[in-house]
Amino acid sequence: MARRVGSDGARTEAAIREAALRLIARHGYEALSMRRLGEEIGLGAAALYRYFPNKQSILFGLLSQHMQDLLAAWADARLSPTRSALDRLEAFTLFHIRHHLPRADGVFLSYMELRSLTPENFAVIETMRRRYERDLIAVLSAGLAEGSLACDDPKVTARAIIAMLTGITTWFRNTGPLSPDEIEEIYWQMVARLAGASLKEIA
Amino acid sequence: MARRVGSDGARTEAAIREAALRLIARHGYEALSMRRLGEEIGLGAAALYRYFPNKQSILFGLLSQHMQDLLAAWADARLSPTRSALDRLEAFTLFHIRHHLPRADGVFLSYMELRSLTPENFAVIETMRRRYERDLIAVLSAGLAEGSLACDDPKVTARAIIAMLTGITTWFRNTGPLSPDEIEEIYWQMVARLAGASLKEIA
Amino acid sequence: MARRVGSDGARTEAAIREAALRLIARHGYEALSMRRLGEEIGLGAAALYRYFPNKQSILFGLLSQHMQDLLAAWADARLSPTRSALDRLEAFTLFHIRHHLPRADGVFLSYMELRSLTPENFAVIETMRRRYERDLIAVLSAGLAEGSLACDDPKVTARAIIAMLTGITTWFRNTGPLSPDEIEEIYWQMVARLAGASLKEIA
Amino acid sequence: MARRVGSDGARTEAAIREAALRLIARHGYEALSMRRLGEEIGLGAAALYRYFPNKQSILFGLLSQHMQDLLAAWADARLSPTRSALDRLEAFTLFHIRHHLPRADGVFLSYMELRSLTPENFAVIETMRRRYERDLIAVLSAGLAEGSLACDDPKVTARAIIAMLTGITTWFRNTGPLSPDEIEEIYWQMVARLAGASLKEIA
DNA sequence: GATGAATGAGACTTCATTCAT
DNA sequence: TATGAATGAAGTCTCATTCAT
Repeated sequence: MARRVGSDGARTEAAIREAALRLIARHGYEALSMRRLGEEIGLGAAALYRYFPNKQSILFGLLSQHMQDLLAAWADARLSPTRSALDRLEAFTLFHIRHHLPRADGVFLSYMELRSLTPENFAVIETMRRRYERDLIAVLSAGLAEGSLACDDPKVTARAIIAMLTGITTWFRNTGPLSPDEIEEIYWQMVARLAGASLKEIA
Repeated sequence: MARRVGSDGARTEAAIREAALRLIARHGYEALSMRRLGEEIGLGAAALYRYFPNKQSILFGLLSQHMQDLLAAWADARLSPTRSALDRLEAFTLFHIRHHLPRADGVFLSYMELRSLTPENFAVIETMRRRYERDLIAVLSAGLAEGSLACDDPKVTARAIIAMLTGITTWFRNTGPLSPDEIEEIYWQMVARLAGASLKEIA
Repeated sequence: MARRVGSDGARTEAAIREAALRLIARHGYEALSMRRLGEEIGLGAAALYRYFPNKQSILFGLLSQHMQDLLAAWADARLSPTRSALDRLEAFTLFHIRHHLPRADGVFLSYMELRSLTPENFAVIETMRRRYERDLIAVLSAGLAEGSLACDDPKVTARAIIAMLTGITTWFRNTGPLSPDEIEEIYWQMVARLAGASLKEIA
Repeated sequence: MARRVGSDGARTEAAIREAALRLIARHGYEALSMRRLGEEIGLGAAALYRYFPNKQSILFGLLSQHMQDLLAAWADARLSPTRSALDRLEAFTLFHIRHHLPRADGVFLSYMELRSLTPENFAVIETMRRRYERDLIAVLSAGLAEGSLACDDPKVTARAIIAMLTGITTWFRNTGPLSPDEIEEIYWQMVARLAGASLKEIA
């Protein structure tokens, strides 16, 4: 009926987030009940409301965290615009795979549960997603200008690349036949060709 | 109370399917209530049970129909194995785009609502999906054998291509700047390069 | 799980209203649960929602019904403005008592549960209540003009009279020592004196 | 975590009472949550339990305090039974108005929230209320015996007077057109007439 | 003296589904 | 063929209350 010995707010909140991410990825936002979520971490459903004002805010918290992490990590990893477009495209490709592979649940949420957001929350997340996409478009445009890439429409190409790379998380398993390194290599080759990189330059 | 003049079972069932496809694509399977679905076509919720034994069967009906249509259309459109791998890859690419573009709702369901299926129903749909994928893998393998294509792993490449092509439906709008024909052209170029088609051959 | 033999919507709705009136009068709106209300008439709580979209609408339905009945009955019972103010005051007094005595629960709700209404619903009911009060004020004013009454402020006097008369329902019991007729007689004497009716005229 | 400098038990308890009186009058006992009450005075809900064992006891404390204040003040204000009934009736009337006008919230609670009391607590309050009423009945009876008053049934008349006087608090506002003094004057005239005071005697 | 964490009960409400009509 | 009445389970969320700190 009251606080349990040794219980701690910060730890509990982290546990909620972690369990919610896992369960929503597995069964979907609508299919997740607060009761079930509480159970998962040994709590009554009511206790969740000390940490999140409602169910929607859990989802939004997860998605906005995911996008913030992505943007922050990418800000660290991206190459300076003074570098060649090909190098920058490679950096993007490898970063995207490496960042997303261990975050399959978050990626899944980011694609599948956008529609479960309220319109306001959706707008916030969508803006973040666009910012990331814009960076890739810029790289492709630079490559076209330089003549080092030969693709058609940078916007369309960017979407094709992101769809292709993000799709990896739907089938990748740590126990599968391909290691992350191998996947990075294979996909970088595909991206490079797809974007029309001059063959000699890649080698 | 009684049958309304001119009401017709087959037409009603089609109306249910059509409304369900639209509503589930918009709001998700869990978020769709039978009451709402009935309303949409001017029926009480109870009437739906004349056509489908339960809600799950509506979803399964939609998804299995979608896959059957896909497989049947592809059976018609695919080229004989005696044709060149490049021709067959082009046929696949153009077919995939042309078939999916006007079926955005169905595509969406096929990706988003798999998890809402019961395990048995899921297995059925998954098998169909695999069959389609296998055909693309075969084409890529043939191209490698012929030497007309130069990609790494046909299985991985096939998934990358399908993810890339299917992603189109998430942003394509009839009112957008690109026509279906232009999209087909752009994507075929990308697929060809990605799969390592010898450049002179494409032209 | 489904309709019971011989069940009937109109009868059920009436039963809900009647039970709600009784229970809210007894225990208050907030203290009444939908489960309890359903139980009272042998229904699950969910069934109530076929008849009322939510709990608030039950209360509002009760209160607005009560006021409508009051206004309609009073429209029937009031005397023409051509009659003497004293006669009209007597008519009001007797009407008010006679109308309210068998409606103790409704009267109680009308006073106690106004605050449980949403602001919009409150405004609707308040307007009705004012209309009724205005009629009494008009009678008192006419009496002052005629010289047949001698009270101070018609508005204040009207409120005093209504408070006094309405208070009857808080203690009146059918099994008590006073009959409705006796109560009417006693209160009419008090009202007449309070309003300063010339003594000879009452006799 | 620890006592804040200058916090003081007695002052805190008074603050709780004061806030509870205001909030319950505004929104009702059932609608008041302990969390909200704590917030109102800058305390966590749990802290309230240092001062009151439970929510019911807060309400009971308020109501019994209200009645005790009333009875004590009336004991001070009432005239000796040796004085004339008319004087004593006037004293009661003026006292009742003067005492209740600045205590609108308490009056409101006393009428509206009786039903929120447990049966035992209700009995306690009801007894106090009766004691007060009995005094007025005695005055009216004395007036009848003296011949200075001419009303019918002292018990009924007493209730009518109390209902009428108490009703003032439902509409009185300090900012309204009538001052407390004017209200006392108007109501005393009405009470005197209602009770059948010989006209020359009032003047 | 007061808080922060948690609970269990129970609130309103919606849902898929059933069955008499 | 379809509806209208009803159900039981479950959903999100709030509440008074408790107890370690």
